[in-house]
Amino acid sequence: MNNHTESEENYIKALYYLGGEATVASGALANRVGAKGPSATQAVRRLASKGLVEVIPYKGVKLTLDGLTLAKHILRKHRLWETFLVEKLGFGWEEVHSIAEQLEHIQSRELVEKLAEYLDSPAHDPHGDPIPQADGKIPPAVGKPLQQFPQGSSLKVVRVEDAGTDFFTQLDLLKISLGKEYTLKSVSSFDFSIQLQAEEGESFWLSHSMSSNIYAISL
Amino acid sequence: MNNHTESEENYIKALYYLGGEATVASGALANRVGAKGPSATQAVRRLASKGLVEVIPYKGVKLTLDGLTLAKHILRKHRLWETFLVEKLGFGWEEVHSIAEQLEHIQSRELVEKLAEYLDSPAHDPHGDPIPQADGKIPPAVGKPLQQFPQGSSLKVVRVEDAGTDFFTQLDLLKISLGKEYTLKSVSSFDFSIQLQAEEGESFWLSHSMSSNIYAISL
DNA sequence: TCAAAGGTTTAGTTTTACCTAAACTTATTT
DNA sequence: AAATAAGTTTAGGTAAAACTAAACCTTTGA
Repeated sequence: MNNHTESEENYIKALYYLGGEATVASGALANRVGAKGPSATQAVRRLASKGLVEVIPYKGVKLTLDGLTLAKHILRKHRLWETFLVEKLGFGWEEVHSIAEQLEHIQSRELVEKLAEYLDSPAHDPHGDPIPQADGKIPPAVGKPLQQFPQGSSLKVVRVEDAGTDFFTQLDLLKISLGKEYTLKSVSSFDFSIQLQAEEGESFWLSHSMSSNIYAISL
Repeated sequence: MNNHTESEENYIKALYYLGGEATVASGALANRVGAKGPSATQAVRRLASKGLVEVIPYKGVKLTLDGLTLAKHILRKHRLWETFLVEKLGFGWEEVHSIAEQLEHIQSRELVEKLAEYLDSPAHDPHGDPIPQADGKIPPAVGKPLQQFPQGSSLKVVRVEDAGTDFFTQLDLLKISLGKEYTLKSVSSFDFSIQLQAEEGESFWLSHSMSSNIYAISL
């Protein structure tokens, strides 16, 4: 029950990403893993025979409890490795995803726990996403999207959505990173863009699509 | 030319281990990777079609220059990861091999170089084996087997052969580790066992099969 | 409600990577 | 030099994991 291929793990991860414990359509699953429909149907059958998912033909797929546990464990590894890559090796946050996608498949319980310890058992990864713990519990996802803050509020950026390389590049350009504090100066009622002001006086505008991927807490 | 499967990399690694640049019999190769003869024949054909090896049927297989470069790169990754696992995560040297066998297949040039830098560009891994450098050069293998030292000589352990779990367990039991210094008190002319004396006076005997896997330099 | 559209599954093919059994080379021994 | 032993390759089979084309459900729209 403990030996899975990379492909299997990728399907499990995708299932978790798309629906958590809910039912997912095979087309969406195929799409997520970058395969065509029939490949997903077939893969899902293999997973079902290992007791990781339940399938209702023409209806959808759902993770079993075992599948859910596995999904969270893979996510744990992914986010721990991301943390390692950024904190210890000095990678930028846009570069780590594809490497962590490989590292998350390394099989060694002991390695995962030693790595977690080495990183001081973090609850959140470099993007601010919660890292599932060894017991399966998931720390709360912190922050609300910037739009939900009223004008004039003081806030701290605590999380960014993984919205692709271009998004991260833009964040770097604007020198936005986790922990930075801003005052929300104004919100355009025309295009919902947002004006932020940093401590040191510089202020700048963020498009709606940028700001909706940035999460903060109020100070 | 830069995209290889894990299986392919395992065959390349085995070929390098068994013969370096020399010709290797397909049976020995199969044996090393834990497969049967026909699997090796087939695998070797795939490698040949990618220009990584040259085959003479019924005679043997040999790495090409590309194959050799790849082999050294994989070995570099393996030994860097071993170093990481021992130095940073606190693994014992007997535990790291199987985990490094997985990690060595992670594909990211940048990761390898950042890891090397993080470890201070080591020339040797935790067993004292040389780590191939980014340019393909291999640092000298240090030390001679204990038997080659005359009675009465002072020596420092600098390298141990990877001779399996039981060997490492025995080393731990005897508290032998890299960097430790001893005086070679006597050599039995009956069974070639060796008597070592540590600084703090304790002395003990090593069987021939133990001592032939332990390498040292004289002080 | 019934038919077209859209999504899903089946059928059949490909590649990697392993296997066993049989055929074939090479080496050894008498 | 011929026979046998040892090692290698071919032949044919299986499983994972992907694909395309065709058949099959479901849903939706006229």
